[in-house]
Amino acid sequence: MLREPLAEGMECGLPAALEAMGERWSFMILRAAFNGIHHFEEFQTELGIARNILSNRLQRLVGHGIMERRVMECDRRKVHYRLTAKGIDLLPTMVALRQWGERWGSGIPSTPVLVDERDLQPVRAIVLQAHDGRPLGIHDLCWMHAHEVRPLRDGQSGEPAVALAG
Amino acid sequence: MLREPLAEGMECGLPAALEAMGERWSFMILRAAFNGIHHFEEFQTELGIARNILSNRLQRLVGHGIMERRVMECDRRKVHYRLTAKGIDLLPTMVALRQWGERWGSGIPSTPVLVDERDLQPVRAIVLQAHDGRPLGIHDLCWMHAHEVRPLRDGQSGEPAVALAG
DNA sequence: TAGGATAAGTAGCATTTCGCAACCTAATGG
DNA sequence: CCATTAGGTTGCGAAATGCTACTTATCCTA
Repeated sequence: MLREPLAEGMECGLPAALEAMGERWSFMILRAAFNGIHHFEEFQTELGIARNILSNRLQRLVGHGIMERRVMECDRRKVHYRLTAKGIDLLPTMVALRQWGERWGSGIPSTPVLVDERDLQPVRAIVLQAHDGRPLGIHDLCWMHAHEVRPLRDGQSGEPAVALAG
Repeated sequence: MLREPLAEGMECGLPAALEAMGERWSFMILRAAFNGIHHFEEFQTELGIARNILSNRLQRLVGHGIMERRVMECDRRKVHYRLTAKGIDLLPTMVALRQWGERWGSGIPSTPVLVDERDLQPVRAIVLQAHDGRPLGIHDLCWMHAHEVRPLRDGQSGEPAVALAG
Protein backbone atom coordinates (compact mmCIF):
# COMPACT_ATOMS: atom_id res chain seq x y z
CA MET A 1 0.00 0.00 0.00
CA LEU A 2 1.55 3.21 -1.19
CA ARG A 3 1.47 6.03 1.29
CA GLU A 4 2.01 9.69 0.80
CA PRO A 5 5.47 10.80 1.84
CA LEU A 6 5.04 12.82 5.00
CA ALA A 7 8.58 13.52 6.08
CA GLU A 8 9.10 17.22 6.18
CA GLY A 9 10.35 17.24 2.57
CA MET A 10 7.04 18.77 1.51
CA GLU A 11 6.74 16.68 -1.65
CA CYS A 12 3.08 17.55 -1.63
CA GLY A 13 1.44 20.86 -2.36
CA LEU A 14 -0.06 21.27 1.09
CA PRO A 15 2.99 22.70 2.85
CA ALA A 16 3.49 25.04 -0.07
CA ALA A 17 -0.09 26.23 0.22
CA LEU A 18 0.23 26.69 3.97
CA GLU A 19 3.44 28.62 3.50
CA ALA A 20 1.44 31.16 1.52
CA MET A 21 -1.94 31.00 3.27
CA GLY A 22 -1.32 29.39 6.63
CA GLU A 23 -1.04 32.50 8.76
CA ARG A 24 -3.61 33.86 11.07
CA TRP A 25 -5.42 36.43 8.96
CA SER A 26 -4.65 35.29 5.45
CA PHE A 27 -7.96 33.61 4.69
CA MET A 28 -9.97 36.40 6.24
CA ILE A 29 -8.16 38.94 4.10
CA LEU A 30 -8.79 36.75 1.10
CA ARG A 31 -12.47 36.58 1.91
CA ALA A 32 -12.64 40.34 2.20
CA ALA A 33 -10.88 40.65 -1.15
CA PHE A 34 -13.41 38.31 -2.73
CA ASN A 35 -16.09 40.59 -1.34
CA GLY A 36 -14.80 43.65 -3.08
CA ILE A 37 -12.52 45.10 -0.42
CA HIS A 38 -9.58 46.81 -2.08
CA HIS A 39 -8.03 49.33 0.31
CA PHE A 40 -5.91 49.13 3.42
CA GLU A 41 -8.30 51.10 5.59
CA GLU A 42 -11.23 49.01 4.41
CA PHE A 43 -9.50 45.77 5.32
CA GLN A 44 -8.49 47.25 8.63
CA THR A 45 -11.89 48.47 9.73
CA GLU A 46 -13.88 45.57 8.25
CA LEU A 47 -11.70 42.88 9.76
CA GLY A 48 -10.61 44.66 12.92
CA ILE A 49 -7.05 43.53 12.35
CA ALA A 50 -4.04 45.41 13.74
CA ARG A 51 -2.48 47.76 11.21
CA ASN A 52 1.03 46.34 11.37
CA ILE A 53 -0.24 42.79 10.99
CA LEU A 54 -2.43 43.80 8.07
CA SER A 55 0.51 45.53 6.46
CA ASN A 56 2.63 42.44 6.90
CA ARG A 57 -0.06 40.08 5.61
CA LEU A 58 -0.75 42.17 2.52
CA GLN A 59 2.96 42.29 1.77
CA ARG A 60 3.15 38.53 2.14
CA LEU A 61 0.14 37.93 -0.09
CA VAL A 62 1.59 40.25 -2.69
CA GLY A 63 4.96 38.54 -2.32
CA HIS A 64 3.34 35.18 -3.00
CA GLY A 65 1.55 36.50 -6.06
CA ILE A 66 -1.88 36.10 -4.50
CA MET A 67 -2.67 39.80 -4.49
CA GLU A 68 -1.50 42.73 -6.52
CA ARG A 69 -0.65 46.17 -5.19
CA ARG A 70 -1.23 49.17 -7.40
CA VAL A 71 -1.06 52.84 -6.50
CA MET A 72 -4.12 54.53 -7.92
CA GLU A 73 -3.77 57.10 -10.64
CA CYS A 74 -6.67 59.27 -9.64
CA ASP A 75 -5.46 59.63 -6.05
CA ARG A 76 -1.91 58.64 -5.33
CA ARG A 77 -2.52 58.34 -1.64
CA LYS A 78 -4.68 55.34 -2.31
CA VAL A 79 -3.38 51.87 -2.95
CA HIS A 80 -5.53 49.33 -4.73
CA TYR A 81 -5.18 45.70 -3.68
CA ARG A 82 -6.72 43.10 -5.93
CA LEU A 83 -6.65 39.34 -6.28
CA THR A 84 -4.49 37.86 -9.00
CA ALA A 85 -5.49 34.76 -10.96
CA LYS A 86 -3.57 32.76 -8.38
CA GLY A 87 -5.58 34.36 -5.61
CA ILE A 88 -8.89 33.90 -7.39
CA ASP A 89 -7.98 30.26 -7.83
CA LEU A 90 -8.29 29.88 -4.07
CA LEU A 91 -12.04 30.36 -4.31
CA PRO A 92 -12.94 26.66 -4.25
CA THR A 93 -10.65 26.08 -1.30
CA MET A 94 -12.13 28.99 0.60
CA VAL A 95 -15.69 27.97 -0.14
CA ALA A 96 -14.91 24.40 0.89
CA LEU A 97 -13.49 25.59 4.18
CA ARG A 98 -16.43 27.87 4.74
CA GLN A 99 -18.97 25.18 3.93
CA TRP A 100 -17.28 22.85 6.37
CA GLY A 101 -17.42 25.54 9.03
CA GLU A 102 -21.11 25.99 8.37
CA ARG A 103 -21.93 22.31 8.37
CA TRP A 104 -20.14 21.61 11.64
CA GLY A 105 -20.16 24.99 13.30
CA SER A 106 -22.68 26.12 15.84
CA GLY A 107 -25.62 25.78 13.52
CA ILE A 108 -25.26 29.10 11.78
CA PRO A 109 -28.05 29.45 9.22
CA SER A 110 -25.59 31.25 6.96
CA THR A 111 -27.26 34.26 5.43
CA PRO A 112 -26.53 35.37 2.85
CA VAL A 113 -25.79 32.25 0.83
CA LEU A 114 -23.59 32.05 -2.22
CA VAL A 115 -25.73 31.40 -5.28
CA ASP A 116 -25.23 30.80 -8.95
CA GLU A 117 -26.11 34.07 -10.67
CA ARG A 118 -27.70 32.24 -13.57
CA ASP A 119 -30.49 30.50 -11.72
CA LEU A 120 -30.15 31.94 -8.24
CA GLN A 121 -29.70 28.53 -6.67
CA PRO A 122 -27.12 27.91 -3.96
CA VAL A 123 -23.85 26.48 -5.16
CA ARG A 124 -23.33 22.79 -4.64
CA ALA A 125 -21.40 21.52 -1.66
CA ILE A 126 -17.81 21.04 -2.69
CA VAL A 127 -16.90 17.38 -2.94
CA LEU A 128 -14.07 15.24 -4.13
CA GLN A 129 -14.87 13.71 -7.49
CA ALA A 130 -13.50 11.06 -9.78
CA HIS A 131 -12.38 12.05 -13.25
CA ASP A 132 -15.88 11.30 -14.50
CA GLY A 133 -17.64 13.25 -11.79
CA ARG A 134 -18.59 10.47 -9.39
CA PRO A 135 -18.35 11.73 -5.82
CA LEU A 136 -15.52 10.04 -3.92
CA GLY A 137 -15.31 9.27 -0.23
CA ILE A 138 -12.23 8.60 1.77
CA HIS A 139 -12.45 4.85 1.13
CA ASP A 140 -12.52 5.25 -2.62
CA LEU A 141 -8.99 6.59 -2.75
CA CYS A 142 -5.47 5.38 -3.02
CA TRP A 143 -2.08 6.75 -4.02
CA MET A 144 -0.25 5.99 -7.24
CA HIS A 145 3.05 7.04 -8.66
CA ALA A 146 2.37 9.64 -11.32
CA HIS A 147 4.25 7.71 -13.99
CA GLU A 148 2.12 4.65 -13.37
CA VAL A 149 -1.17 6.38 -14.08
CA ARG A 150 -2.51 5.15 -17.38
CA PRO A 151 -3.82 8.05 -19.47
CA LEU A 152 -7.44 7.90 -20.57
CA ARG A 153 -8.55 7.87 -24.17
CA ASP A 154 -10.43 10.97 -25.35
CA GLY A 155 -14.06 11.17 -24.48
CA GLN A 156 -13.81 8.56 -21.80
CA SER A 157 -14.24 11.14 -19.12
CA GLY A 158 -17.58 12.68 -18.30
CA GLU A 159 -16.27 16.21 -18.01
CA PRO A 160 -14.19 18.56 -20.12
CA ALA A 161 -10.87 17.29 -18.84
CA VAL A 162 -10.02 19.47 -15.89
CA ALA A 163 -6.59 17.92 -15.88
CA LEU A 164 -4.65 16.51 -12.99
CA ALA A 165 -5.35 16.76 -9.37
CA GLY A 166 -3.33 15.22 -6.67
CA MET B 1 -25.80 44.43 -4.75
CA LEU B 2 -25.80 42.25 -1.68
CA ARG B 3 -22.46 41.74 -0.04
CA GLU B 4 -21.36 39.23 2.52
CA PRO B 5 -21.24 40.70 6.02
CA LEU B 6 -17.59 40.97 6.93
CA ALA B 7 -17.63 42.75 10.25
CA GLU B 8 -16.04 40.57 12.84
CA GLY B 9 -19.39 39.06 13.80
CA MET B 10 -18.38 35.90 11.97
CA GLU B 11 -21.78 35.31 10.41
CA CYS B 12 -20.08 33.05 7.94
CA GLY B 13 -18.58 29.65 8.49
CA LEU B 14 -15.06 30.70 7.60
CA PRO B 15 -14.05 32.14 10.97
CA ALA B 16 -15.56 29.10 12.65
CA ALA B 17 -13.49 26.84 10.43
CA LEU B 18 -10.34 28.85 11.08
CA GLU B 19 -10.99 28.76 14.79
CA ALA B 20 -10.70 24.98 14.57
CA MET B 21 -8.16 24.56 11.79
CA GLY B 22 -6.39 27.88 11.43
CA GLU B 23 -3.33 27.14 13.49
CA ARG B 24 0.09 26.42 12.24
CA TRP B 25 0.22 22.63 12.25
CA SER B 26 -3.44 21.68 12.14
CA PHE B 27 -3.65 20.85 8.45
CA MET B 28 -0.37 18.96 8.49
CA ILE B 29 -1.60 16.83 11.38
CA LEU B 30 -4.83 16.27 9.49
CA ARG B 31 -2.91 15.17 6.44
CA ALA B 32 -0.90 12.73 8.51
CA ALA B 33 -4.12 11.39 10.02
CA PHE B 34 -5.57 10.88 6.54
CA ASN B 35 -2.43 8.92 5.75
CA GLY B 36 -2.90 6.44 8.52
CA ILE B 37 -0.90 8.05 11.32
CA HIS B 38 -2.51 7.29 14.65
CA HIS B 39 0.03 7.69 17.44
CA PHE B 40 1.69 10.60 19.14
CA GLU B 41 5.23 9.47 18.43
CA GLU B 42 4.38 8.82 14.79
CA PHE B 43 3.01 12.31 14.33
CA GLN B 44 6.01 13.72 16.11
CA THR B 45 8.69 12.00 14.08
CA GLU B 46 6.86 12.14 10.73
CA LEU B 47 6.06 15.83 10.96
CA GLY B 48 9.06 16.99 12.95
CA ILE B 49 6.79 19.04 15.19
CA ALA B 50 7.69 19.96 18.76
CA ARG B 51 6.17 17.63 21.33
CA ASN B 52 4.41 20.29 23.35
CA ILE B 53 2.90 21.87 20.25
CA LEU B 54 1.78 18.50 18.98
CA SER B 55 0.21 17.76 22.34
CA ASN B 56 -1.60 21.06 22.28
CA ARG B 57 -2.78 20.67 18.66
CA LEU B 58 -4.08 17.16 19.23
CA GLN B 59 -5.97 18.34 22.30
CA ARG B 60 -7.46 21.17 20.27
CA LEU B 61 -8.46 18.90 17.41
CA VAL B 62 -10.04 16.49 19.86
CA GLY B 63 -11.72 19.40 21.60
CA HIS B 64 -13.23 20.53 18.33
CA GLY B 65 -14.46 17.05 17.54
CA ILE B 66 -12.15 16.64 14.58
CA MET B 67 -10.17 13.79 16.09
CA GLU B 68 -10.90 11.19 18.69
CA ARG B 69 -8.56 10.03 21.43
CA ARG B 70 -8.76 6.46 22.64
CA VAL B 71 -6.43 4.61 24.97
CA MET B 72 -5.71 1.23 23.45
CA GLU B 73 -6.87 -1.92 25.15
CA CYS B 74 -3.98 -4.11 24.16
CA ASP B 75 -1.36 -1.72 25.49
CA ARG B 76 -2.58 1.00 27.76
CA ARG B 77 0.50 3.11 27.22
CA LYS B 78 -0.60 3.69 23.67
CA VAL B 79 -3.16 6.24 22.59
CA HIS B 80 -4.98 5.93 19.31
CA TYR B 81 -5.91 9.14 17.52
CA ARG B 82 -8.38 8.88 14.68
CA LEU B 83 -10.40 11.22 12.54
CA THR B 84 -14.07 11.63 13.35
CA ALA B 85 -16.72 12.13 10.67
CA LYS B 86 -16.24 15.85 11.14
CA GLY B 87 -12.52 15.46 10.52
CA ILE B 88 -13.00 13.21 7.51
CA ASP B 89 -15.35 15.82 6.11
CA LEU B 90 -12.35 18.13 5.77
CA LEU B 91 -10.99 15.94 2.99
CA PRO B 92 -12.32 18.06 0.10
CA THR B 93 -10.99 21.21 1.72
CA MET B 94 -7.58 19.69 2.26
CA VAL B 95 -7.37 18.30 -1.24
CA ALA B 96 -8.46 21.66 -2.65
CA LEU B 97 -5.75 23.42 -0.70
CA ARG B 98 -3.20 20.88 -1.75
CA GLN B 99 -4.18 21.03 -5.41
CA TRP B 100 -3.87 24.80 -5.30
CA GLY B 101 -0.41 24.47 -3.78
CA GLU B 102 0.58 22.08 -6.53
CA ARG B 103 -0.81 24.18 -9.35
CA TRP B 104 0.89 27.37 -8.20
CA GLY B 105 3.80 26.06 -6.20
CA SER B 106 7.27 25.57 -7.49
CA GLY B 107 6.22 23.17 -10.20
CA ILE B 108 6.23 20.07 -8.07
CA PRO B 109 5.28 17.06 -10.24
CA SER B 110 3.46 15.67 -7.21
CA THR B 111 4.18 11.99 -6.83
CA PRO B 112 2.32 10.11 -5.66
CA VAL B 113 -1.02 11.34 -6.93
CA LEU B 114 -4.38 10.72 -5.35
CA VAL B 115 -6.39 8.39 -7.56
CA ASP B 116 -9.83 6.88 -7.62
CA GLU B 117 -9.41 3.28 -6.49
CA ARG B 118 -12.05 2.10 -8.93
CA ASP B 119 -10.34 3.06 -12.16
CA LEU B 120 -6.97 4.27 -10.93
CA GLN B 121 -7.42 7.69 -12.50
CA PRO B 122 -6.42 10.87 -10.69
CA VAL B 123 -9.21 12.62 -8.90
CA ARG B 124 -10.68 15.65 -10.59
CA ALA B 125 -9.53 19.13 -9.69
CA ILE B 126 -11.86 20.50 -7.06
CA VAL B 127 -14.08 23.24 -8.46
CA LEU B 128 -17.03 25.27 -7.45
CA GLN B 129 -20.19 23.98 -9.09
CA ALA B 130 -23.76 25.07 -9.58
CA HIS B 131 -26.52 22.87 -8.20
CA ASP B 132 -26.61 21.04 -11.53
CA GLY B 133 -22.88 20.51 -11.75
CA ARG B 134 -21.89 23.34 -14.06
CA PRO B 135 -18.48 24.69 -13.00
CA LEU B 136 -18.73 28.22 -11.64
CA GLY B 137 -16.16 30.98 -11.80
CA ILE B 138 -15.95 34.01 -9.62
CA HIS B 139 -18.11 36.05 -12.00
CA ASP B 140 -20.96 33.58 -11.94
CA LEU B 141 -21.71 34.22 -8.30
CA CYS B 142 -23.76 36.49 -6.15
CA TRP B 143 -25.17 36.54 -2.64
CA MET B 144 -28.77 36.02 -1.69
CA HIS B 145 -30.64 36.00 1.58
CA ALA B 146 -31.37 32.39 2.44
CA HIS B 147 -35.08 33.00 2.77
CA GLU B 148 -35.23 34.44 -0.72
CA VAL B 149 -33.83 31.36 -2.42
CA ARG B 150 -36.59 29.64 -4.32
CA PRO B 151 -36.51 25.87 -3.78
CA LEU B 152 -36.17 23.67 -6.85
CA ARG B 153 -38.72 21.08 -7.88
CA ASP B 154 -37.56 17.46 -7.60
CA GLY B 155 -35.41 16.13 -10.40
CA GLN B 156 -34.55 19.56 -11.64
CA SER B 157 -31.01 19.21 -10.37
CA GLY B 158 -28.41 17.11 -12.13
CA GLU B 159 -27.05 15.55 -8.97
CA PRO B 160 -28.44 13.74 -5.94
CA ALA B 161 -29.20 16.89 -3.99
CA VAL B 162 -26.07 17.53 -1.95
CA ALA B 163 -28.01 20.18 -0.10
CA LEU B 164 -27.02 23.66 0.75
CA ALA B 165 -23.71 25.32 0.42
CA GLY B 166 -22.98 28.86 1.10
C1' DT C 1 -0.08 78.52 -0.80
C1' DA C 2 -0.83 77.46 3.93
C1' DG C 3 -3.50 74.22 6.77
C1' DG C 4 -6.25 70.53 7.60
C1' DA C 5 -7.81 66.01 6.34
C1' DT C 6 -7.01 61.44 4.47
C1' DA C 7 -4.59 56.98 3.09
C1' DA C 8 -1.18 53.96 4.02
C1' DG C 9 1.78 52.60 6.41
C1' DT C 10 5.86 52.31 10.52
C1' DA C 11 7.62 52.10 15.47
C1' DG C 12 7.52 50.83 20.29
C1' DC C 13 6.09 47.91 23.62
C1' DA C 14 3.28 44.28 26.09
C1' DT C 15 1.24 39.74 25.47
C1' DT C 16 0.85 35.29 23.39
C1' DT C 17 2.43 31.50 20.84
C1' DC C 18 6.28 28.51 19.03
C1' DG C 19 10.03 25.62 19.32
C1' DC C 20 13.70 23.13 21.57
C1' DA C 21 15.46 20.28 25.08
C1' DA C 22 15.10 18.12 29.29
C1' DC C 23 12.30 15.94 32.51
C1' DC C 24 8.29 13.09 34.28
C1' DT C 25 4.87 9.23 34.75
C1' DA C 26 2.48 5.18 33.79
C1' DA C 27 2.51 0.74 31.58
C1' DT C 28 5.01 -3.05 29.64
C1' DG C 29 8.43 -6.84 29.22
C1' DG C 30 12.18 -9.60 30.65
C1' DC D 1 12.84 -5.03 39.92
C1' DC D 2 14.89 -2.73 36.40
C1' DA D 3 15.18 -1.09 31.61
C1' DT D 4 12.29 0.45 27.89
C1' DT D 5 8.54 2.58 25.61
C1' DA D 6 4.58 5.82 24.87
C1' DG D 7 2.78 9.97 25.78
C1' DG D 8 3.07 13.58 27.58
C1' DT D 9 4.65 18.24 30.78
C1' DT D 10 7.88 22.05 32.13
C1' DG D 11 11.09 25.87 31.58
C1' DC D 12 12.96 29.12 28.89
C1' DG D 13 14.45 31.90 24.83
C1' DA D 14 12.75 33.33 20.18
C1' DA D 15 9.24 34.69 17.21
C1' DA D 16 4.61 36.24 16.06
C1' DT D 17 0.63 39.02 17.41
C1' DG D 18 -1.94 43.05 18.87
C1' DC D 19 -2.58 47.79 20.61
C1' DT D 20 -1.60 52.56 20.37
C1' DA D 21 0.76 56.35 18.79
C1' DC D 22 3.52 58.43 15.32
C1' DT D 23 5.05 59.42 10.34
C1' DT D 24 4.88 60.37 5.51
C1' DA D 25 2.86 61.56 1.22
C1' DT D 26 -0.95 63.28 -1.07
C1' DC D 27 -5.08 65.72 -1.71
C1' DC D 28 -8.60 69.49 -0.90
C1' DT D 29 -10.09 73.90 0.42
C1' DA D 30 -9.81 78.61 1.77
